[in-house]
Amino acid sequence: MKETLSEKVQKPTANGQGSELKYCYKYPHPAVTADCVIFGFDGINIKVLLIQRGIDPYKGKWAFPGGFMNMDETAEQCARRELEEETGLKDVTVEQFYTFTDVKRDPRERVITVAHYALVSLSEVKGGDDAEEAQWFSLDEIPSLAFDHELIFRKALKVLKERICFEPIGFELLPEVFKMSELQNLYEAILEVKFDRRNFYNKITKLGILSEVEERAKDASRRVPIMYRFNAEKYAELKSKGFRLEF
Amino acid sequence: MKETLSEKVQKPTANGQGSELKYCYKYPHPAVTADCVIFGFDGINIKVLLIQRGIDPYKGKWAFPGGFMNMDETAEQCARRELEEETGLKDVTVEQFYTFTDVKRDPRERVITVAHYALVSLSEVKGGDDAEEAQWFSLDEIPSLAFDHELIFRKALKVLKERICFEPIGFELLPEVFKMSELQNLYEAILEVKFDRRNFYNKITKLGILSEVEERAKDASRRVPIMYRFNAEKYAELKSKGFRLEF
DNA sequence: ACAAAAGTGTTAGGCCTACACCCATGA
DNA sequence: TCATGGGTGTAGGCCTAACACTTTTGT
Repeated sequence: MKETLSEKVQKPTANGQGSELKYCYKYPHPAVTADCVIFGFDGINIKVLLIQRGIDPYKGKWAFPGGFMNMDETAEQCARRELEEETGLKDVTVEQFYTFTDVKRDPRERVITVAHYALVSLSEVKGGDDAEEAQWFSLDEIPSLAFDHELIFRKALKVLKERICFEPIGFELLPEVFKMSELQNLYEAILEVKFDRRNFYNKITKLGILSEVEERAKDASRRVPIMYRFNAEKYAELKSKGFRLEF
Repeated sequence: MKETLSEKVQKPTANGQGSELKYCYKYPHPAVTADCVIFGFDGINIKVLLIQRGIDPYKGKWAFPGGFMNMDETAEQCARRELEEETGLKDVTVEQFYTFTDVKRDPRERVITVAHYALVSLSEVKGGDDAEEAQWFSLDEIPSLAFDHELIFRKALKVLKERICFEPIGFELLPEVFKMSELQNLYEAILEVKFDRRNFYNKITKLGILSEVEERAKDASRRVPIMYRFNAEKYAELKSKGFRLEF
């Protein structure tokens, strides 16, 4: 309580006189980046989107998309911008999950990173593969990663497992219309468990957040799987009362 | 992938020649702070620790303890240091829960803050009240707060509610030895629900993470409440198998 | 013809919830 | 003596988990 906060800061000055170091502060500031762990799902396995670094440090290594934050954008906006610049993925809803602040996590200078994750349906992505250096990896074939990105990845997986119990985030990984078995595969992949098929079906339908897609009518031979759609309306209703997804 | 990351940064230079703006960068950097939302519990109500700001901006307003990060410390270390400097609380285990990055959240310059929370037993604190400006508030009498600290507070409460379902964090809010009713009050206060006393007792004891403190022996009249202690060993055992605290 | 995917119900056991009485203490 | 806190058990209902067979399609 002896020190006051505002003594420690002062507005930066842009002098720009011959020097490239135009942004000056009374006290040292770290650089801030935003990174994105993008999860996808192909109906069977969870995938993660990585880019291969073209420059040092860690040139040639794989890393999560991300980059330095501008002064007029939030970390989330930065994450989305970098994601689009580096992978061509647009309009992805990313969510912050942890900020990594180890002093030596970047060899160049002090850099802290606000890590985000997002879930995307692989079917939506395949077309817009803008960046040759971007590639999807299954969870069991992830290469060695740059910086502390392995740490970031482990944390992302942990958070994903926890969060899926409170929000039906899994549906963002699926196409709009999907089979029950795909949904089950997804939950099994994320939580690393196996469910009984019939029990899973009962549990999910009892929640009431799925709608059957009526398309098979009477014609098509039975044994064509029933397709479902996530019912956001019913979910909102349920959520307002307070509930838990139990798995 | 068109731009490379390292083009954007360069080591800061300390020129120190007459100017107070000694730390210079090629690109602008935000300032970074760490803030602490400290929860306490007096056996009945949850409390939060605030400090009154002595200087502008927001002079006289209440705020969470926190301050600017040094270049040789992590956000967590910063949070603990500032907490001790401003409130005298030492050796508190803080945990990061969200990073606030709104562009205008600080009127002075661009500042992002890594927000942390901690749970402390009020009985341990009362002695070391180092800072006159620090004060505990019940949740229903929290004053108007500086900066975006009301937002930070709402997020802290939300995260606390979620996290208490995965980790027995509540025990850090209690003295080492406590009554079952205190534990129940705590869970009720955090989750904003009421439990049946007997059902709560059954649920908790079935988890097996409490030990009875054997002190009442045969002598003391019965009807002295049984005291319990958190059994970290059994908890660790349970956790390794994967489990959920269900409330 | 075989394997793989998908649709469909029942049962037993465990867990959750709701609920009431008695005793001791302190005001 | 009255209010408060605290200890204790049971019954009913709901949910969960375990479990098998049949049909269809594609290889």
